[in-house]
Amino acid sequence: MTVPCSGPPLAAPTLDAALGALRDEGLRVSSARRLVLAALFAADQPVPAERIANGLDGRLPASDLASVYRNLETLEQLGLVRHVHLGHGPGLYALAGWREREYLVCESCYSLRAVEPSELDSVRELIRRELGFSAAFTHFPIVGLCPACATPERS
Amino acid sequence: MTVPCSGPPLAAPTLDAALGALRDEGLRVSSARRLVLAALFAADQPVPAERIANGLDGRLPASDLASVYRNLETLEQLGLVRHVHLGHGPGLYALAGWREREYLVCESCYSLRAVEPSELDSVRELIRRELGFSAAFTHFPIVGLCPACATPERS
DNA sequence: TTTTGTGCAAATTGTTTGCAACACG
DNA sequence: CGTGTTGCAAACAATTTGCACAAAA
Repeated sequence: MTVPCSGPPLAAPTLDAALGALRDEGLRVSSARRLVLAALFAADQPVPAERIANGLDGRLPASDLASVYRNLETLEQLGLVRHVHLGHGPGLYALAGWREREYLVCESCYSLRAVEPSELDSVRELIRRELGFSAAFTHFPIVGLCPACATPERS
Repeated sequence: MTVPCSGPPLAAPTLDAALGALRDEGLRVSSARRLVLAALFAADQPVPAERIANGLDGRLPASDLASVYRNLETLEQLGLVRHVHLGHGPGLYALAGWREREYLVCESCYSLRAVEPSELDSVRELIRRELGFSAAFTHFPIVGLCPACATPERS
């Protein structure tokens, strides 16, 4: 299943900036760590840990899956990385920019659409007003039907 | 982790009605099938397959987990059952009423709140107008912070 | 009696953990 | 050098599948 990702480009710091952030935190810059970050910078959409471990399907050196998971968690705690859960399947990891993105997933064609949080501000606001609930679509996306799948195709 | 479930009561048919639906579909009414349904009727909130298999922690006869999963799928295709995915952890199964319910999950205290779909109509409408997306919160809930967790407690 | 469904075991998938060897700082 | 990290293996949790046997219709 391919997961095309449209929406605004990622506003993320450079690889060196990320490595610097690691050092600043007293954490070590290991090759495994560098590889995870390199993969995330090279990826143009959220990727499963598995794909990071195999070096983005061979484009980069491979590394150990367990270490990838450990490093993703570390990087996430540092605020450099973020993950979302699409329908089923593995969690997808991406760089965390200064401006977080939120997601819409089509449960029919599995397309993923990333939007600026501001585009959902009015939705969040409405949910808060009507239900008193502070919604966030960063970790779990809004699920539904994309325009294409919602519109019954004419035969 | 306890998952309290507030909101409107389930508007579901009786156990016999469900069994009748099975027969109408040419499916067999086996004891395992009856047990799954009995558990779902006895449950006052969405439950994991595991808990159905162990007879709601002993309140009902136990049954085989694999069969429970198979039956849940069958019943779901029949439209008698529905499942939601909370944060992590197993999927939660519930009877499908005539009127579907939608969910809000607090990612801080894990409380689950079920609301009538109509309560989210305006939200769905807004999302459709602003993003052209037909959202559904039946399978994956709205995640965020409940009023209690969103409000910083005063010390 | 003919399918359909069951129960048990084993395979799968996604993720975590234990631990000895290793390498960054 | 010493502690944070790795890599590998094994443990885990949730769910699925294969298959011989049981039991609805």
